[in-house]
Amino acid sequence: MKCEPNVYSIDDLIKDGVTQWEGVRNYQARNFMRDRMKIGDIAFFYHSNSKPSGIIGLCEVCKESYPDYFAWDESSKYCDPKSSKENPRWFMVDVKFKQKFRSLISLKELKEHEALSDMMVVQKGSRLSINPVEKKHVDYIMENLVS
DNA sequence: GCCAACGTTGGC
DNA sequence: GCCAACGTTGGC
Repeated sequence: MKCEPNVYSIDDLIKDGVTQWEGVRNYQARNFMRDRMKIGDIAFFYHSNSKPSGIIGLCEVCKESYPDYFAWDESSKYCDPKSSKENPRWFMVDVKFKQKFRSLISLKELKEHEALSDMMVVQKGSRLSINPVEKKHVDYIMENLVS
């Protein structure tokens, strides 16, 4: 799960304990959240558009998808008039803090490992803010890259 | 701040 | 349904 740390960082999540993952406005990312994220699932927390960008820790899904009501809020920057209460277009999950790594695993570092070369987030032009991670990649990262 | 790579919109 | 124009993301 990607987020710009100047918008919402892992330290904010530590402070809050639990947060709503609102504002995803991409259909593919929405589908991953809505259809595949289940309670108890662990996700990498990724700092994007950052110096450097990379995986900073872990969070856990604690509420499965429900309508992102910020889309109905005219005062929200995430407002989308095409989404309605009757027919919600956007969904979000809640996550809770799990772990912060002692040091960030940068995108550059992820790209240096052959074992991770087919991981979605290292692909050229990959912009999805929510994307699934294969078990083999999780295992490799947890075993070799987390300090 | 630049810009490549995407995604979306809307005219036709 | 095509595709040009535009908007956004996010690495660098």
